[in-house]
Amino acid sequence: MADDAIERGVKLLRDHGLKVTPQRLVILRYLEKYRNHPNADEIYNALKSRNPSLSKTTVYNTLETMHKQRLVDVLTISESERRYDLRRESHHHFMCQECGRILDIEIACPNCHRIINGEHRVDEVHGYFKGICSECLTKEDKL
Amino acid sequence: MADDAIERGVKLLRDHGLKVTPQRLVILRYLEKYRNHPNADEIYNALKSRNPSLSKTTVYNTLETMHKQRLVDVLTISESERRYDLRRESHHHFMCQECGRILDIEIACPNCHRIINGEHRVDEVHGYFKGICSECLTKEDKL
DNA sequence: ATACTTTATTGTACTAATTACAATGTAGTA
DNA sequence: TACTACATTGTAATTAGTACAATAAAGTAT
Repeated sequence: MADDAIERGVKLLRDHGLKVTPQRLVILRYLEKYRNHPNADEIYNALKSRNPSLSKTTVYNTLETMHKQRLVDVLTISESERRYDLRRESHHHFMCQECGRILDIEIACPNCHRIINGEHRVDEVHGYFKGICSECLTKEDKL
Repeated sequence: MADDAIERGVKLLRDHGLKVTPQRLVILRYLEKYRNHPNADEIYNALKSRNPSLSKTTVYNTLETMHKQRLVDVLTISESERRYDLRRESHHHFMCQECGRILDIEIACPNCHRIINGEHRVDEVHGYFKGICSECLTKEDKL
């Protein structure tokens, strides 16, 4: 892992009031490097060979802690599992029902502030599109 | 169950190419009557006393079938379970993290067509807001 | 109305994601 | 260096949802 990635991770954790641990750094690093909206199992499987003592419970705990500190977003776009995303400026997501990939969708909703500043306290905004991605469409002629 | 509700259910099922069964009618009727975005278990528990032979598997099967025929929407707004909604004109949802209720949010996104008519084939659009609803806010002073 | 074919319903057993919990270890601090 | 709070770990439990095979019922043709 590059030194500057570690530095960034340490700062990110400290800035969010979290203790710095190797497990947290390596999970953060995974999210930052791949940005593939993984589920907990994918993260665990990707990391366990280089981090043999890593427990799946730690992956769940860590992601939950980071979510509480608004460091990661929890995506519920998939019906069967949670996907995680390093938090960044608001954006939406598209999930391909064929290949399962989740793609970032850069779209702004000019009406959302009406809800966000409305009668309810809004903590999270999620926009999900589902369908078949362009790659799968050309591959399988599903148009 | 009122006769006209049965009529409506029969028509709705036939129009979507589905066989008419008492189970389907009663599930449809529940969704229409309460519009409370229930999960499968809530539907099952609400119906089983008057429909003792009803199986939870049937509830799951029926909702899945109706979803395929675009008669109901599957909401993944909750992290732990699917919620169901009789399909109607596009709208979004707000889930209160305190009381668990899911409220309808009438909001139009003028930019969505860009995505819907974009490179991917879009079959579903979901907009989810999460936070604390106004009722819970006044009750518990969480502002 | 009756028989027939296809599809729906049911109950049970199973799977997979997530959580509870208790023991052990470690980060940050005094 | 020692202390305290919090993090990590492994195991066991929970829970939503699914697979499957037997039975039943809907819709249609006779």
